[in-house]
Amino acid sequence: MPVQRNDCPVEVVFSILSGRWKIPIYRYLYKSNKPARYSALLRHLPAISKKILTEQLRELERDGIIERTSYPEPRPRVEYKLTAHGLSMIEFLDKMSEWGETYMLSGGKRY
Amino acid sequence: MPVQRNDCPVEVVFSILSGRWKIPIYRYLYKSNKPARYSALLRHLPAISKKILTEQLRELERDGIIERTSYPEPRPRVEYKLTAHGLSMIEFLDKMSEWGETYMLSGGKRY
DNA sequence: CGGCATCCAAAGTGATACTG
DNA sequence: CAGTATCACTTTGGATGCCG
Repeated sequence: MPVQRNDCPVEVVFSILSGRWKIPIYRYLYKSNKPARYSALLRHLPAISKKILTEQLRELERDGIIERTSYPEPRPRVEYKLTAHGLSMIEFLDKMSEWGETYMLSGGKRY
Repeated sequence: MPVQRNDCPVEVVFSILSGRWKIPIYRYLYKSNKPARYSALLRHLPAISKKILTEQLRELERDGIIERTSYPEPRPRVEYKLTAHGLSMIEFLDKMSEWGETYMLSGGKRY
């Protein structure tokens, strides 16, 4: 039983970001620094399928990390962007990134 | 194909800590602040099986987060503790924890 | 005590094709 | 364009039992 798996804030964060493409999606939205279209994400993440992209976007949206806006124009268009909440994750993500770089440089883990 | 999944330091960190019991194990070792026996971990994580505990410990060991010491005494004994490297993760884990708490308080995610 | 071997269930990911 | 639907595959986690 999961018991109180979600009493731990760290595990909650992990559960929000766990998913093969969550970090790549976050990175893209963060770095482009403006709303990105579904098709742009699809193009930017060459190995992802539409099904998975949609799934991961839906989850990030459900968890309040990104926001989805649909423009039902002649040419349908949907844009995604980080919410303020999502943006605020950058604080610990930066720390993680630093640690990860050091780890990798120090010969941390080889694949 | 994972392509360059591990070019991203953040993803490397996630891969190190992903696993149902990695965080609980880390927490226990961190808070007890001294080597912990296999049986103590088993007792402290009621829902884990021995197979899984061993697996996750082996992975954390392989990734340099914990250290395993075996005392082949009359009564066999094995102890695990965080390495300096493992301990240094606390920096970003603390940040994550803060973020997670705020997230939960603000009604973040309900299960 | 501290495991490992088997076997199995569930979750996650993906390829492909179809749709409003 | 931005999705769904289906089916298949891979990875992960777990139950149980045996062993030095």
